Amino acid sequence: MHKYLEGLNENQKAAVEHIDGPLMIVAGAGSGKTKVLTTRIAHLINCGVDAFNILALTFTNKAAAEMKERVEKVLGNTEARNLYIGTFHSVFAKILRVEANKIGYPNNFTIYDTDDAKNIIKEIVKEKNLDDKHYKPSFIYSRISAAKNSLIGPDEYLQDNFIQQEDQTSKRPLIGEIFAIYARRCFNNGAMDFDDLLFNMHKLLSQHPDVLAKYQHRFRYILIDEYQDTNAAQYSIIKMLGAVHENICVVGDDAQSIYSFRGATVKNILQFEKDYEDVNVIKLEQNYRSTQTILNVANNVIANNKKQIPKKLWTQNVPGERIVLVKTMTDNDEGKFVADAIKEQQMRNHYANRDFAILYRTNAQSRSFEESLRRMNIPYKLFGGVSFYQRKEIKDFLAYLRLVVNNRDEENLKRIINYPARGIGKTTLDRLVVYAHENNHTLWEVIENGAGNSKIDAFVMMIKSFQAILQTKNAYDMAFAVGKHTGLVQDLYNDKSVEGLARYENVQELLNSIKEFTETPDEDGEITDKTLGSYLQQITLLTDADNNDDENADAVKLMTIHAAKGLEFPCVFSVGLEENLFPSSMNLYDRDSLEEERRLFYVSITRAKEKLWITYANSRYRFGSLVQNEESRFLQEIPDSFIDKSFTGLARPQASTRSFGQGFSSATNVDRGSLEKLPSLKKLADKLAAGQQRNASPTIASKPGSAPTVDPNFVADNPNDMSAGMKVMHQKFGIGEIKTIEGGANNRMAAIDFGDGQGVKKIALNYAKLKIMD
DNA sequence: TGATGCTAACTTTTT
DNA sequence: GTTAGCATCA
Repeated sequence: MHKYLEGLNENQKAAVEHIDGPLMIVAGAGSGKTKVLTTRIAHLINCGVDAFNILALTFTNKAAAEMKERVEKVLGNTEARNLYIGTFHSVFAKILRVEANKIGYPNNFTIYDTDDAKNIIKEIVKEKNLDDKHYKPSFIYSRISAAKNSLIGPDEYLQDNFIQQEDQTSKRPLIGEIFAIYARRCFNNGAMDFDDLLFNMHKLLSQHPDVLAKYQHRFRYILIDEYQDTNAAQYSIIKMLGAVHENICVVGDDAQSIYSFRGATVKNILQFEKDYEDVNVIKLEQNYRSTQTILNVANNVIANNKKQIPKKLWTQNVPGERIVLVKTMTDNDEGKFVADAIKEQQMRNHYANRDFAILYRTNAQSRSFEESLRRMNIPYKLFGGVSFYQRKEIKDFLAYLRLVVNNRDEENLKRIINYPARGIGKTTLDRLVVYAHENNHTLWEVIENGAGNSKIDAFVMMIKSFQAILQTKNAYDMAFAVGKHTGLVQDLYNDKSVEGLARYENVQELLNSIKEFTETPDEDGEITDKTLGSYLQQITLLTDADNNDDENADAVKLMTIHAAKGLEFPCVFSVGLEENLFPSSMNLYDRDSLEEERRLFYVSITRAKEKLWITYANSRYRFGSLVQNEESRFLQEIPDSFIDKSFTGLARPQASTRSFGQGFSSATNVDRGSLEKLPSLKKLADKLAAGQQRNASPTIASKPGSAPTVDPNFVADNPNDMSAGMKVMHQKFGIGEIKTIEGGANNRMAAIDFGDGQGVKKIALNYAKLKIMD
């Protein structure tokens, strides 16, 4: 017997040893799904299947990387490098890059992210003189996206009576027309959005039997992770690819289906058995992750959903502690409570920072937790939120790179033709765009053929000079040249404001990441391609979740529940359990959406291994004003016997009657209670916290796709202790000497000489984080 | 033409 | 509380 089979239970082993024919693995939360999947791949290879013939599709690049790594570990050799593992989008993008010409696209097609797509839609809405308050770009985008994910193109959209009826009802009858224009414009730009990667992959395979046959032959064994999250387009593509060999193995858990808003349909997993003859179904029901109590809570909650594959999750783990349910007055109190509880657990049970995760429904909720953690000097890492790649300076830079690779791309051309400012006005540009569209040319063709404008000619010359070296230079050399010769880097460098500095650093960071890309050996085995085109293709498909740089850094993790899927943590705070927030107010009105919210809650509960806290606030800021919310209906689905009520004295049923302030501050943190009694001190603390946040914000996500981990060793000193002549350290500027201090008590400005080209900077003492060096 | 400052609109969730 | 878009001013 192979050694890797030893640690498996009966069902896991059965799943691993199944080789040919369709297989569905229903894997409950924490049941060792990834282990089974990776061991199965290793087993296939050991049984003589060529790694080149195995395709594994995941939803995040991170999951793909982890899988590859783990297979490699089991095998003990590098054969895993030859596997074709990736996300749906990245694998299809790679294939489309090879086959693009067959469906009329250039090989170097641009990939538009959601922002790009919405901007184009916005333009179209404007051009058609429609009201963009009514024809909201985000709404239209979601309609188009949903259509494409159901394999409905513009023509079908316009001809579909039901869809047209829907648009009539919502008083937006022109969406179909906008869809058609949008699709044509993307095509003319040589660009695909995320949905096009699926839609066009499907198109490619259905229109070109030879191509289909080629990949059917190539991918003799197909494995799909998170099958419950696949949409109709993905389903169709998988079905086509697997039609010959039918060696399809899907893994999923209907209870964890949380992406229906993206077109995913649980139907795919519920119907898998009907799609193929002789489907082998294996259920993994033993949970190895959580305590019995946590699992009981999860089971009780999910039992309220009607549509389910029957299964019974059980565990041999210890019963564990009851879960803690806490109500606080405000969202800020919720933040404080969590930070206090983390500190307390660290003192009492010696947990590390990395053992904690705070999971919320929406990204906007992160703020109060960031503040409280920062105030208590607990290092944290924020996942998600505004992505690094969405920042203006990054998009500008990438726009140049994209244009160089694909000059048909009108959107990116328009973005940077006058940035940095080179005197090409809006009027001129608009005229050229109209001319181009009317004469069926790309914008580039028009400006390339002499617009009779010396500024434009100079711009064209510059872009052409980049294109001339495109084939001989790698991505980093190209990016460096672009940054230098466009004046982009210099432009940002000249801006000495705090924001300007952050932008400059972000661009440097981008350059670093491109350098890293060119220097990292490609594990793909397929394409060893360090060109700019190759870089751009993967960069758009990268997400924040994929950044594993400092994933193991000792920091508390903050993320949405969606982002937490597939992860586990010793201690979990599931926060914001309030009606209208969780479940979200947008999903209260039909059973399916509500059940999805419940599955989301289920996912958050089942992330916890040892301890679980569930919190909610009586009132919180939303849209800048205070709103009151009832406790989430999901809380009533947790039997009292699993809840620790002694903890704050605030748990049900007294929740609404007892005042919050006393309960929690005495139960969790005495120091803070006394701090609050001194108004002046508290004010100072608040001010400091606010100032630190303002100071920290420009550096958020200074690394690709990530927010900063607060340096735990850097403790700012009280600014009142500082005076002229002192040496101080600034986290970014380094060590400097205070020359003068001006201004009154709350507004003291220090002139600090940091030397070495950075010179004297004026810094507001109340906001800056400075450490006294003497 | 470009920069600055104010208002309004906004928040699900992600490849 | 934040950000994008618009209006106003230099």
